[in-house]
Amino acid sequence: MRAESLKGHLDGMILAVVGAAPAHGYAVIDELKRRSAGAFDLPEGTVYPALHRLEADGLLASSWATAGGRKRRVYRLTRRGRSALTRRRREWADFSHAVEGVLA
Amino acid sequence: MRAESLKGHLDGMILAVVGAAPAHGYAVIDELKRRSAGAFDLPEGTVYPALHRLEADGLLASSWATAGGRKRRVYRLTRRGRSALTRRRREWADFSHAVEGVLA
DNA sequence: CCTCATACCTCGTCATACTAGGCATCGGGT
DNA sequence: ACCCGATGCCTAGTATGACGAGGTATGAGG
Repeated sequence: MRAESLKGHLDGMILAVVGAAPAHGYAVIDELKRRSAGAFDLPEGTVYPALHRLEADGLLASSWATAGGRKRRVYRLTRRGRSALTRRRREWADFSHAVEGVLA
Repeated sequence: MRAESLKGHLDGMILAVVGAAPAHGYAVIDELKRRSAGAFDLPEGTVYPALHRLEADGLLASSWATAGGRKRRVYRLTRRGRSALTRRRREWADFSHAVEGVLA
């Protein structure tokens, strides 16, 4: 998978994953990989900064939890994140439709 | 249209446009706009560097032509460009399928 | 003439994915 | 007892690519 292809689309996908169920960073990475059938096997250096960015933008909120002696930062969607997700899905639909119109 | 969304996808679209018929820069911009129903109305500062990049990579070749007293650089696909286009279309199909799997 | 559309170009900026490192805990294998 | 892999978090720096802003030149129309 070309690295640049992802640009601008990762945030929406993270919102979709966290929107389905609150999750911590590692779980987000796993879920992105699972939902994409292995296509998106992203390094932590990609996902963690994106999570921080989304939280800074007020689209995600986080809290610490402990599971099996390990600390996890669990993210959930904020109300603004929910509407951002809706907008992102629509933008993806428009974008992919436009690309297909050109590539066809 | 979010600027970053385009990243990594523009090259394939330019190859598709030029692959349909040789074209000069302005015509590529017009055709991208037309095929995308106005979604991709790209500035010259985006398209010209992309054309140069593709030519430097050997995927496009150019020659000067004159039409109505104006000089145009007309691009055509090279053989390598043709196979790159095929590859890019497949990559787009894989990518969009993966994104839809995540967003759904 | 003067402006607009056509037609080309380049330089600097910005956003963002990734590389490469760092830290800590836990379980399993030797 | 010890090491290592997986889990789990983090950050600083790099590379890439789309874009904004600026430049040049020609031809047509008012």
